[in-house]
Amino acid sequence: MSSASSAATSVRVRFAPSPTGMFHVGGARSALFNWVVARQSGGTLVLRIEDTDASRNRPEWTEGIIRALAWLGIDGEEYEGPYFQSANAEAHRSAVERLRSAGLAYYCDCTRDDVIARTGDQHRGYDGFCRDRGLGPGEGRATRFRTPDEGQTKVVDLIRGEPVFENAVLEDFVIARADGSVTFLLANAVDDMSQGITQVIRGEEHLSNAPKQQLLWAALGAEPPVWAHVPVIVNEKRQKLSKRRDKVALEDYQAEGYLAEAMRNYLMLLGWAPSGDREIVPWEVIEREFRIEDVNASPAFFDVKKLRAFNGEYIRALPVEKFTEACLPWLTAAGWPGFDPAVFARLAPLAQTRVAVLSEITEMVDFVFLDEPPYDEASWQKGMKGPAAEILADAEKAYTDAPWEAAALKTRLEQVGAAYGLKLGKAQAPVRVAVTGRTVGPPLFESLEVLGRDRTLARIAAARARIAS
RNA sequence: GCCCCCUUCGUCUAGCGGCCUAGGACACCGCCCUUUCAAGGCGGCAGCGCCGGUUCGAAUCCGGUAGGGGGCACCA
Repeated sequence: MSSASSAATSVRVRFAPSPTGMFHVGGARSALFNWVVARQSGGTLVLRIEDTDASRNRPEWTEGIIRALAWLGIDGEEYEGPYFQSANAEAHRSAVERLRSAGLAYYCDCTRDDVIARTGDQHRGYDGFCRDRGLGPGEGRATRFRTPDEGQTKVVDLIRGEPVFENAVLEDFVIARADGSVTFLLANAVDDMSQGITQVIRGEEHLSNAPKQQLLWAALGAEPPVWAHVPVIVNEKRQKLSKRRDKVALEDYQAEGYLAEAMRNYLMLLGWAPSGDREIVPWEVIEREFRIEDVNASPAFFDVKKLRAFNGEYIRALPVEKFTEACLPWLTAAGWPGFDPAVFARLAPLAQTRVAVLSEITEMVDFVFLDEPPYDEASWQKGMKGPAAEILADAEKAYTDAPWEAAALKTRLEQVGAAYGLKLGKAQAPVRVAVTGRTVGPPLFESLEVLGRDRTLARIAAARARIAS
């Protein structure tokens, strides 16, 4: 990484997830956006784990975040940190103290129910009841920030222009809870300040937090950052992706056999596109051409079908040795006693254009490594139609002395089919089902070549017996 | 209810006043190739939310309107 500009003007961005669940695709996209901006500007990406909600945090979620980032290419070399927000508690408390002594924050003992009882509206926000009561510290007393009654707060946002918020509609929000711990709004802003963040690139769901936090920056005597609120990613119903109803965990996609390169390429295209009529581009192109201000301001649908198509392209573009190697985790996980990497290597080129996600490799080649073909009833019914029994009988005979290589096996079966007026496409079906258990799969004769004469003949014989019974 | 944001094919987008008869990709549908299925090749379907204005000229600028979304916690 190069550092072109001086420390004073250098870009500092951050990715600040909270470890409260599986790392999801929306977070991945935010991380990617920040990373690209840091790299192309010669700036720095800061990783900050916002672990202030002790009740919801789990160490494994933090590990998951770091692992997922590394998978995407953002390893420890790529960022400063990780910093843990919980380690900055002292700075947070002192910021609250400063605001209180400056008269910009005050103690409040209202409960949520108190406020609703007074306003009669559970959506109205805090009514300022304790503003001038002059309460001191005490049991059950939170601290609220005193927002200005007049004026406006303008948020400079690279994606949305300059949204303006009337200060009067900004409620006096809580910055420290009754137990002394601070809230997100304050901790997040204080950390951004102390870590010298110059650009805050985060999800659109934070847009309404921006004016509040900007007020905090100003109250604490700092120049606010430039913001960039990237649109949310939505599901088919156009709602923000949610951990509950949508499949969003990056780990799940990884486990299914999506390649990191495909995933990050796809994620970057949600709201942005490289120049020219291109979509699948090397990461270098993205890093060179991406501009945060070009990101679309409207929500984007997470289209797994398209992701899948991208993944297929990336898989096919892999050198066959890489592809072979990449399949290994799924193959060994299948637990076949007869699995042999050398045998798989012969099948891999035949399978490469036939899988869109790596996990599909197992059903592509399982018949070679299992003792019995994995028959399924639907395939059997479909394949064993017409003169299937006769074809199998003739094929068994023809293959007994055929040279064991694909071209010869093909010729022999063509001859068998011709006797029944069948083209190879039809004639191969019973043999395919007998040997592989399925109606679809890698090219048949090449597969037979790998399987070997003895096993092929045994399977054909077994299928004939099964038809007869 | 209040605040803010958004609006080009079904979806992701290109477009930044004339190059637009609106381009690409995914999906879908044909055809070709073919040893099943893929892959690949060729072709097709399909869109500027609506109404006004500015302009010689608007998908592009302005104003409305409608629809959609995000937020409004002592969560982050």
